[in-house]
Amino acid sequence: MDRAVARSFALLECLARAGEPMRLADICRRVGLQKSTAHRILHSLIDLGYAAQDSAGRYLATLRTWELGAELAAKHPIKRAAAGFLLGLHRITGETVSLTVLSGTDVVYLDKIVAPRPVRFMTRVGSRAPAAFTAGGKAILAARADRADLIADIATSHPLDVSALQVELEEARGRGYARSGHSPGVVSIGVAVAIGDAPAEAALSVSAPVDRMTTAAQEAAIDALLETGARMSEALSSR
Amino acid sequence: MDRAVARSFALLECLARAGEPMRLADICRRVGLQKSTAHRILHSLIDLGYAAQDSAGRYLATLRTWELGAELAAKHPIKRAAAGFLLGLHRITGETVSLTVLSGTDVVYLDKIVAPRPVRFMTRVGSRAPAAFTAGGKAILAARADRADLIADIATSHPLDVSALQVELEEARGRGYARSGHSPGVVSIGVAVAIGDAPAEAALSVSAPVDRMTTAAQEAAIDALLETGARMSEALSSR
DNA sequence: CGCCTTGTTCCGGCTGACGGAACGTCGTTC
DNA sequence: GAACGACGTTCCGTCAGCCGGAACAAGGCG
Repeated sequence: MDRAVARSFALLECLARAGEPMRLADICRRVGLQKSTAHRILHSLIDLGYAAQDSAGRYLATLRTWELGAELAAKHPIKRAAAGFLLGLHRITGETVSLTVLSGTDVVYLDKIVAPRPVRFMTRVGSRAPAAFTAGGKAILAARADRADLIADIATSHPLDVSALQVELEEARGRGYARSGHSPGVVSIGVAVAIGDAPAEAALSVSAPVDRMTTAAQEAAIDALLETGARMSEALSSR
Repeated sequence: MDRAVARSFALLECLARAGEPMRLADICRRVGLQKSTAHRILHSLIDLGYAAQDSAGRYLATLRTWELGAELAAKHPIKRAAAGFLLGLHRITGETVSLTVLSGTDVVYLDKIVAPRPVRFMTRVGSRAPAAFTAGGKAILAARADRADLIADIATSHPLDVSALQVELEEARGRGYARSGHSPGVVSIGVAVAIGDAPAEAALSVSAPVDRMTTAAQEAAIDALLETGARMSEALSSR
């Protein structure tokens, strides 16, 4: 593997994760590079528009990575296909709705429409969460009985009761949707979306504070999810 | 500038912009690299998690760039500070609200809350637009009388009437907000947000279909924008 | 079957990346 | 204010590793 390439991305990730301007010496300590090497690569990143220096000479990541990533995500076929369904789901339920895709044993939040109410969820578009801990992730896992290896992988990296998870997935498979109450005070319900007969890779979910989620509201959300999920799967398959 | 670094980002940008799996030969033609060179760097990107190959061996960008960019944006001080104000603005107006920051002569959409109505705007979070063509951008420009060079730069890259723009900016400066009607059927109103006595770099804006934007609705939106912008500027300055 | 294109691997040549060292500057301490 | 230390930047000799032409394997098409 090209060393300079690996180092340049290590530097970019270092800056992006820091979230604040960093000094060269600190960067060197963090990524384990010589001053001159880090300096040279950082200035390459600056020339390319991915990094910048503030007035004090400290280095920081520009929004270029964000722009590129947003363009990439916007072209993601699942995100494109889901946009209309996600909006419809939000209009029906009035709550926060999310689109997640499977990535290894995690789900990545690809899109989200937040409820216009003063409740803040911790999940962020572009973030990762273990699939077994989210409604959308469980919906996908339930639809992927073929991937027993996923469950095994999850068990090795997260402390959870595998048999309980499998019971839960079995229930979800029967009902057509999965629930999650891993975040205190928040209830989430998710359904998997399949593309044709290909294995499900994405999920739609609705999340709301538990005190707004009455039984009636939950049933309405489930109905909306099941119908929207089915319509979206159908739309995706017919292409 | 490190050649391998520049090439790796050229390849990543190529894949991200393509939006679909690309064949090696096409990639080589696009970025002007030898097969073996592109092959080696692409596999470096795969090892780093930024690219992947589909079952046909074609190359595509993974969501890694999106994740990194989203993390970067989430840590952006202006975005963090604006989140609550943006939500409040959305709750008051019920329309689509955006947060933009100045980047050269463009604005970049940093955050957005869409109205739960069947209207689709073309702007996308993470996208760029000429500052002179957006309400938020004009609000920022109006607040930046110090940067006459910006107007000059804009004039060279976009066909517009500079004197008309300056009149418009002058009006906006007097009113405290800027308008835009560059997208047919959509009216946008924006206010600049300043951090202390530092020059304004960000703007809040409200956008809605023209037929929903009655005079009364516009005045309500303007009031909400002016107050929210002032409160946010104050909150940012007191730190 | 033969031709063309493509993806991948290999390897010799040499360029450009590497990092130690030196220099200038800033902030801190005594 | 002087000495010190830490930092950012520049320089340059060395050589690792990048480069790319060429060869090989695998399809795809006529």
